Amino acid sequence: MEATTTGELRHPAPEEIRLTDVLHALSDPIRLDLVRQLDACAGERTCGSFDLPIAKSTSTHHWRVLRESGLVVTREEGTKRYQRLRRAEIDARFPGLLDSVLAAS
Amino acid sequence: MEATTTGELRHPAPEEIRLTDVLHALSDPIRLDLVRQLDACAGERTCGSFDLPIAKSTSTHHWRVLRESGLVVTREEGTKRYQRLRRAEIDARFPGLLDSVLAAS
DNA sequence: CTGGTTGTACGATCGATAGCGAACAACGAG
DNA sequence: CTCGTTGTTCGCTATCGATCGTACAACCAG
Repeated sequence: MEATTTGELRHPAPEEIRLTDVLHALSDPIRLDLVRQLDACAGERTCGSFDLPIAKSTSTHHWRVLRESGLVVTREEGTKRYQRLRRAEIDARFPGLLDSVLAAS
Repeated sequence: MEATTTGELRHPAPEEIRLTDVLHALSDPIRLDLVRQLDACAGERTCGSFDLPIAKSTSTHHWRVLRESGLVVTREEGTKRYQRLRRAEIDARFPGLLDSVLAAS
């Protein structure tokens, strides 16, 4: 229940996703850009496939914020981490929110 | 152009309203609550008509963030300040955003 | 004028957060 | 086994942001 069994990543359950956390995660320009790109590719991408004007360790930080807010799910495979937008869960919990945010240029 | 002629309040023009600023303003529980209440009353309300678990000076801070993000417009009358939600401008600039945020319980 | 109401301004505190580099861990390919 | 790749973790720094209390300014009502 509490033990993160060796490398498990914390993801909030759909009901645990909080609106303020989601809004906060989206309020950073870098993270908003990451979410946009993730949405555009409509699938999974590794952290490294985004080229960002920030250091790797900073990128790790942003992916953690996105993951813990509930916006993104991370799957580990080998040394890589694949990120996927939790479209269905977010849309179910906050209908229209992602659509309007992503539609805004 | 730059001079705040004795007590003028800064409000961004509709085109100047930035998505990240709006999302950041809405990501605080207190401000989100203020926006909800403002929307519910569908008109103007003075700062003092909200009872909040925070000090007056903190309230001033939150209204400034809301105003400078473009979410709210402040009209001065006597010693009071009337706050109004900029529904039309926000809806025009970010269609569906406020609807989805306010619809989320 | 006096007092009450409304809200701002200022200064301070304190936790959160974005950013970096360096070191490390895990893995795949040679 | 040895690299190179991928990404984390660990300090550390600097800034931002929410909060408060006190003092002040503007106005309205008596």
